[in-house]
Amino acid sequence: MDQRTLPARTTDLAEGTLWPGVGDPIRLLTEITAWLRSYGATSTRRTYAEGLGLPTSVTDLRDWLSRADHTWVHVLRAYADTLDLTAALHADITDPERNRPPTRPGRFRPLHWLRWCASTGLDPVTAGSIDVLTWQDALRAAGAAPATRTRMLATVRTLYQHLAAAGLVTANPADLDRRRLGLRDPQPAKTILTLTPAEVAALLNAAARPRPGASPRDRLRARAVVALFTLGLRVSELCDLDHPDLHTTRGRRALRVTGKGGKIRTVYLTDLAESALTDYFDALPTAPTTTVTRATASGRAPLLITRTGTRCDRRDIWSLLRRLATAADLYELAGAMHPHALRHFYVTTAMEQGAHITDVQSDVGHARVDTTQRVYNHATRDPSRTAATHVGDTITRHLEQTP
DNA sequence: TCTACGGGTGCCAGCGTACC
DNA sequence: GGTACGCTGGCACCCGTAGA
Repeated sequence: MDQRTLPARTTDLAEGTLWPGVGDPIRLLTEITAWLRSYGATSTRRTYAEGLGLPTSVTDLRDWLSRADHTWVHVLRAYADTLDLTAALHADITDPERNRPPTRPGRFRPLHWLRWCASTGLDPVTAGSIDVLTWQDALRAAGAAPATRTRMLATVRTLYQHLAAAGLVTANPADLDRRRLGLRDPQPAKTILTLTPAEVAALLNAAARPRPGASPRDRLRARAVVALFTLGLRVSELCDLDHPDLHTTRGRRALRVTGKGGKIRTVYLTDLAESALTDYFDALPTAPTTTVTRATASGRAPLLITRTGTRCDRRDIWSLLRRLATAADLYELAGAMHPHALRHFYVTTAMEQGAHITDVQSDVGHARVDTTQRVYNHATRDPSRTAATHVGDTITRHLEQTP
């Protein structure tokens, strides 16, 4: 369908600025949908759609659908299906309580590629390299970090590869030398927050102490969470643990942990973690494996559950750690506390205590040993634990022995 | 190097629960 | 019973990491 035959409102989608000037918007959206479908994970499709300025929320999508004529609707529904938004849209319509606008629009949202094209009157199909350069300048001027601009450029470049293969464009305007865009500067090394053994002990003690609003079972769960984090787990690994993951192997209690990329590793329990888990299980009203939860309805029995019996969420864990840091009087840490700090604690403590780096790498599930080394190098380590102290002491002893 | 995914963070509204 | 705290579930974003 030619754009001229569309009702005016169909060219006025998504905040009224998305498609003006686009020669064949239906063809473009169809190809974008096909491109997104080439990715297996919905989260990836959503990330790319968001980066282009397309709707990824129910609110945005409903706005599109409300404006579209029947020709657009089937294209939009195909797009919504691609992002798994259709079911959420129906739930949203039947539940007005969920009909809320986004709480905070993105800082760079008006500068996402398609929105920027619309605001400048540019047809994305005819855009050239100079337009992409201008867009990148606009992003830089708006304060977008190099990593953000790199991500957005990569999204646009990959999209145009597909559009070129589909015959919609003749060349890829985003196939640019990133050095000329200032995108190859190395990231400054960030200091990694790492806890000391004393601070971890303070967290464990704070978890066990009575807190306002926290039941004894809450306290035992909090202690189990901190104890499990001392094994070097990622927060998502901890939340995803199921009861069958807790097992005995080679005479020791261990966890079967599913890490990034679905990689499974065995993590042996320390006495601390085992006792914390045992105390927590003892406090549950029913045997853990028979606890009725939403997750067990799908055949899984989460290791850690909330008061209502559902699986602990990573945001709960993050909030819990900050509360514990405050309760432990670690006020300076509380603002920066996050689950990875305990993972970094594991890496630095293990290596400072003489563990071999490859063993530590295996324990925490790093794919490459240089990742483990990087964590160790960038950690804010406890000065009292540095080997430099031992070297200095040795030299001092020799100096004292020398007349 | 790029892709795919995860982590970290902020905000909101409402309900549940332990404690005083 | 009132209150403070904890939990749930949703929205959004930027940025980092690890596998290929």
